[in-house]
Order: sequence, then C-alpha cells, then structure tokens
Amino acid sequence: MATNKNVTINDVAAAAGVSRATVSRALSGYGRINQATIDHVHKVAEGLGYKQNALAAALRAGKTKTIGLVVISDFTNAFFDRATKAIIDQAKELGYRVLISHTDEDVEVEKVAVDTMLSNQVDGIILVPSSTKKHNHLTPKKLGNKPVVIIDRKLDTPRYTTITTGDEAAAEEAVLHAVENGHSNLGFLIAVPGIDGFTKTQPDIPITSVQERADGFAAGVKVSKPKPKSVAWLYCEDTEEAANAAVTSLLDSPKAPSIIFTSNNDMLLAVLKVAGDRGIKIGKDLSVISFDDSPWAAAMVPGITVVARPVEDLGHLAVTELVSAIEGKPNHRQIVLPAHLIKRGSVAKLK
Amino acid sequence: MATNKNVTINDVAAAAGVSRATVSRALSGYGRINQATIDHVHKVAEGLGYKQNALAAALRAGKTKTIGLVVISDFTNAFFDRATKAIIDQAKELGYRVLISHTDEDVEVEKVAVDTMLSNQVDGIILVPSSTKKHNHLTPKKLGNKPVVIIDRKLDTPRYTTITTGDEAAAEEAVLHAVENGHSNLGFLIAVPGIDGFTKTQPDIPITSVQERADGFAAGVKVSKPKPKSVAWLYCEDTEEAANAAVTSLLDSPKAPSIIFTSNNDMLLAVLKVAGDRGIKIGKDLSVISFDDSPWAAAMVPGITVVARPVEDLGHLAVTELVSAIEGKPNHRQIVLPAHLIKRGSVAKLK
DNA sequence: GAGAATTGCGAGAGCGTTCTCGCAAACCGT
DNA sequence: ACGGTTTGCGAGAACGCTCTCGCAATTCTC
Repeated sequence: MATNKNVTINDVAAAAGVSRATVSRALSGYGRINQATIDHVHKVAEGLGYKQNALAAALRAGKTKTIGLVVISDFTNAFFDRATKAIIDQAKELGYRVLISHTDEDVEVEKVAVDTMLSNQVDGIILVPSSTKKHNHLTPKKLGNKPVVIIDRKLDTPRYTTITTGDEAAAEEAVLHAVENGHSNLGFLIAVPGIDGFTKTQPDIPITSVQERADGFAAGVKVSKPKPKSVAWLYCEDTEEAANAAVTSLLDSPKAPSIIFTSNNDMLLAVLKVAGDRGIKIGKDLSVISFDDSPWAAAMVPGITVVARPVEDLGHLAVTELVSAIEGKPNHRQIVLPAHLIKRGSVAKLK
Repeated sequence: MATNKNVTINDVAAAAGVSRATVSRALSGYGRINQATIDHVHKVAEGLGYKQNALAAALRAGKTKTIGLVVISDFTNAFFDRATKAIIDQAKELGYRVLISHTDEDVEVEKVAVDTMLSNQVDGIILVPSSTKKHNHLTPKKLGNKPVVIIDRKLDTPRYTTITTGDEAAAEEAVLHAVENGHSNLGFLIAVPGIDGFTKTQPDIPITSVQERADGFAAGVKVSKPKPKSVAWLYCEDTEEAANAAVTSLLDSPKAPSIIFTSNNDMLLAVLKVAGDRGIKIGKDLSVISFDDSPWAAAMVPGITVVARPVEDLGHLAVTELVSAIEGKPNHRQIVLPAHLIKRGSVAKLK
C-alpha cells in the first residue's frame, strides 16, 4: 500500500535497461546520446512516475536554480507585495525558484536570513537591506561571492547591483504640485523604522529611500514659489498608534497644514483615519499626497494623489540582473527607475 | 582572492583534528560526544566561517525542513497577503522554510507547481486548490504520501486536513444586517474565476468558499423579514474591466439595489470606483458590504462594513497542523474557523 | 583489581544525482 | 580492407552531509 519509497534514477535505469548515466543524459539533454534512447527513457520514466530529486541534482551540480529574496516587510505593504509577486513571476519565467525571508527592518534578523539562504545554496540573493550602514554581514566573502542585487534602498558602499526608484525628484514634484494648487502650510509625515513614537527633529534615517523622500520634500520646499508660509516635519515610528498620534498632533498644531505628505501608506492610512474620525474631508478640508500607488488609493473617493513607483519593473529587473550575474556576467550597475506623480482628487485647489 | 570554495565539514574536521562524524555530532547535537569536543568544534567551525550545506544534509537525512505553499493568487489580494505572511512566520517559528508558488487559479499551473514542490523534496504542502473537482494530481500517491493541508477552500473529497472559514454563516449575517437597516433592494456581486465577463445566472463555481458565500447570501435572503423587494445576482469574472461593467449594469438596472454585497475586494473596489465616478456616496446613496478586512477598508470614510476572516489564525493553524503531520501525527481534520461581520459606516440606515 | 558497563570517537556506507573518462561499436574515406 | 574518426553508453567518482557500527579508552561495581 504505502509505496513510500520514491522512484529514483536507478529504478528508471533498471527498468529501461540502461545505465544511470544514460538516464541522466536522456532526461537532462546533454552529452552524446541516441534519440531512440532518449524517447525510450522518457517513456519508462513517465511510466514509473519518476521525478527528479532536485536536492541531489543541485548538490551534484552546484546549482540550485533558486534565488533568495530577503525583504524587510510583510506583503501588507503596498510596495513589497507587488515587488515580491513580480520577482516570483519573473524568476519562474527564467527557470528559478524563490526562497523568501522577512527581516522586519531588523539587521540581526537579516543576518540570519542571509545565512539561511546561503546554507540553502541559493544561486543568488535579492535583498532589501534593513540598514544603509550596517552591512558587515554583506561582504562578498561572507556571501560566498554569490551574486547579489540590492533593491529599493542603497548601501553606503555600492558594491552590488542596486535598483532604486527616483524618489527624490518625485517628492520634489509632489511639493511643487501642492504649492501650485495654492497650498502654503505643508506637513510632512515621514515613517522612520527604529525610532520611538514621533519627533519633530530629523532622526537618523537608516533607509536611503526614506531619506531621499525627505530630501526631495525639502528640495521642493526650497525651490517652490511662493515660499510656503509654514512647514511642519514629523518623523514617526512605523506603527498605527504612533502614526495616529503624529497626525493628531499635526492637525492640532496652531499652524495646521492644509496638506500632508506621507512617506508611505501606513502614514497615509493614519491621516485618512484621524481625518475621517474628525469629519475632516480629504481633498477639501485637508489634502494628502502619499508614496506608492495601490488599487484602493485609486478607487477611493476622492482618489489619492500618489507618487507611483515602477514596482513591477523593479522586481523584473532585479531578477533579470541577478540571473544574468548568476550566469556569469557580473556587472555592478546602479539603476534608478523613474517614479512619477499620479494626480487624483486628494489635493484641493485652494483659492 | 576568490576563496570561491565553500568551507565544508571536512575542512572543519581537519582543522579541529577530529573526524567528520564528530563534527557532525558536535554541530547537530546528537549521539554521544564530549562537551569539551563540542565547544572546540564550535569554535573551529566559527573561526572558519563554516555554514552547513542544507542541501547535503537534507539529501542525507531525507528531510528538508521546507514546506511548499501553493497559493492561487498574488499578494495584492487582501486574503493571501496576510495568509502568506502568517504562514511564513509560523513556519520560521517551527524551524521550517517556505517555498512559494502561484497558480493564478489554473489547475495546470497548479499541477506543475506541486511537482516542483515534490521535486524539491518539501516535507509537506499547504495548498489552496484551484478547483473543487479537478484534483487527480492531488492523490496521496502522486504526492508521495506527503502531508498536505488544504486551506481556504475544500476539495469535494475531503482527503486531507482542511481549514476554511465559516463564510456561509457570515454571509447570511451580512444580509440580515442590511435588511435590519431597511434595505430591501439587494445586489450581489460574486467573483467567479474562469468565466467570461459577467452573467446573471449562476455559473459553475469551482471554488467552495465563493459558493458558500453565495449560498450564505441566498440563505440570508430567504430568512430575512421583511422579504426583500428585489434581489439581483451578478456573477463576474475577476478582472477590473468585467467588474466595472458589472457594477455599471447593476446601477443602471431599473431596480437598482440600495446595497451591494461583494464577494471579494476586487469587486468592492469596482463598486467604489464606479460609484465614485458617478458621484454616488457610499454609506448614503449606496451601501456595500464586502468580504475580507484590510487596513484601507477600515481607514476609508466611511469605513467599509466587511466580513472579517481570521486569516492569521488560519495561516498559523495550517502550518501547525502540517508540521504536526510531518512529525508523525497524521490526522485528517476538517476545521472551520468562524468569520464575523465588522460593522462600519458603509451600510446606510434607510428610513 | 578484574570483569562489566559506559563513553567518545573514527571508519565507512549511502542519500540521488551529474559528469568525466574510456571503451566498444559503428561509420568514414581511400 | 584498414587506420581514423565519430557515436553511444557504462563504470565510477564526487557533491557534503548523516548515521550506524564497532572499537578503544574510561569509568563503574563488588
């Protein structure tokens, strides 16, 4: 009853009356072998329900056809869900599998995750680093000289192919768009992992993409005319409670902003929630611009004006670059994909 | 420069002046071995930067400590994103890795995905089946007698542990809630994969969870008092275009519903979008209840009334059950977790 | 202090593949 | 018909690890 034992290549060889080597040649399609033999072996293998043991094959061949994806966040994040999907799909397209691990912005967890990947002999790694600076565990030596592609953020030493999006320019564009629409009291709500609660003074930002958004906002403030009357900055822990408190404080301040720029969707949702609870109408009483597009941001009324990043392109490109490196063309490129502003109804035209 | 060769257990053995077997014992912690030797080997291994080759270990031991997750959809779905996250986290907790594959509701793709999993020698599989009926490829024999846990939907022959949510009861509750609030023109928008466009007559629904939602809605209609004046059913392909067209047709019909029940978030977004474009206010001019909660459904104004399913519990439980089966307690349980209605502002009180 | 029990460790097989090597058979040209 | 090339295939090593077996050294028992 319990045919627990798997069919191995030896069984196929015996049943087909050839050697193990011939079966391997027939099924993997290499070396010198007669077409008739190939057909015969295929037939026998199928009849027996033979499935290659990928483990054994990988061990012998030194290639697992697997790439490791080390990503900071869960999929409830509007960036990483789409990126992960794109990466898995493109990997499949190129004949690779994907092993996923989350770090939750914790460098120690990242270290373990990478080790796990290496232990599992992945052929290459796609990584969203938790920290710009702390990457002692990411030296080529520690990574066994495996190809690596960094996405979404940069390391302070650009050792690997890195794919990011042009958040700074897009953030600046967002500010200009607001000012053009008559906004002069601006609020910026920046999510910063690792801090406690929220603060007005800029903390150490361990993530380049967030830093670039902040820089882009600041650049926008600088060049916009007329000069904004008031500008409020809030750096906030990436939790619901902290975000709600931060938004409340922003709305309660004497110079309450007419528009709030949020650095991610968690912050955006906090703005929507607090404003909603107070009966403040988005796109009328209060405007908002956020980062990362999503189906719901588009479907809401009014639609949320967002900086849309080419997430799928980024994911595809990451895999393509990685696989090309795995297959022997190691070139360290620094790629920046353009982000752009999608104007919807969440920015009120003032005056 | 290029220390391309990995450190193996042999290197550690040589450096520590012991045998391969002793190193294995020291690092894996089994068999009879002196504590001093353990410490020594650990020190040497660390010094050399030794990392176990999980492939070789798995090949030898016959266990990969990996579970395969075959899921229909991408992570942009409000159910599967959270479920996947929960599964990965719980797997990590129990010392397992997760290999993910998508099927996009295609049975053929599912077949290949499962084969890949088996070839990769996963210790067990968590599966969201694409079809209730087509599961010839899911016999215990074809799955090498590996443990399997089915989630979210049922197969018509309950061969494996299955974990679903009580969608039927919750759907009924949703209808009663609407009727209590004075709604008597009801619209039901059911997403059905595999159909073309949308239709008023119930097509073959290949997914039990969707069928149960439809059944629950129907049951609600049956028992509600007063009897609804009009009930419109629309079965719709799960694409944006089809959904928009379906909603449009629903709103344009002579007996336009005052409330629309949607079977998933894609349909919900279509309702929001079309209504928004027409200036129809949700929670006032038109009500809506959907399936699956999400942060944005809660943050919107008004908040969307939803049937919330215990997604994280389901994911956790799936892993726990699977691992327990992997470790030798094969018991086929049929588990139904309760879903419940979260009342927010998207249902208008009529009259 | 002699036999019995226990402890620590090495030798070596084996997991299921791939791949190099070499050999026999078939084919070629003159 | 004969040397040379090509073709097809089998033998066997190797990938890095785990785990059983058995042997020597240590500890225990009375």
